[in-house]
Formats: sequence, C-alpha cells, structure tokens
Amino acid sequence: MDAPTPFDAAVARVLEGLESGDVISYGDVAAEAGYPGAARAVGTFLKRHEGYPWWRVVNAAGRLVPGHEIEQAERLRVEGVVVADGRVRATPEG
DNA sequence: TATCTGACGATAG
DNA sequence: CCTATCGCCAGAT
Repeated sequence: MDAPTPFDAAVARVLEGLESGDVISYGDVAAEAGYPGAARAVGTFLKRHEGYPWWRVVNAAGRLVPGHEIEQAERLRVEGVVVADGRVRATPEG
C-alpha cells in the first residue's frame, strides 16, 4: 500500500481545516503544514489528489488556478469571496 | 541515482 | 502593470 508521506498528511490536514469563504496561498498551506518553501509541492499535491478544497487555494499574488479560473471563481463567489479579473480581491484598487 | 517538470515565491528589470 | 530569472520542494521518467 502506498503509505502517505508526512508531507501529504500535513498538507491534507491544513486543507481539511479550511472553511467556506476561507482563502489561503500555496506558501501559507506549506508553512501551516510545517514545510515552508514547499509551495510548489502543495500545488503538486492538489493536482494529484482529489477531495480537497483546491478552489480555496491561490498563489501569493491572489491569482486563480490556471485552467480552472472559471470553476474556482464560481466556487469562491458562492462562498462569498470577491473575485475580479481572475484574481482574489485581496488589495483595494481605484 | 540522475534529470526534468510543475495548480509556487521572491526579486530584478 | 508585465515578463524574466533563480531558488524551493515533491513527483515522474
């Protein structure tokens, strides 16, 4: 049986802890999981594993997942997250 | 074991 | 605001 690595378990635990309307970056997930700097690995995890709130994860720039911008934007809007131009409204604009 | 890839991050221009 | 480059980690071949 493929034994889950501590990394996978830690990342999964952080993702499972996310709630509706919550948004976090790959770097934050990695840091919360105890693997600072493993932001890329988090993306790989979400791509390889299903059943996790991937739409609640965005990059440090607030950019949505490439190839899933529409799907992610829709899900985020449903949860009350404001999205515009394919990115989360983390910073006010004029 | 070596090398390349990718749902990333930060800095430089 | 954008693209380009380097550094980071785990997975795939």
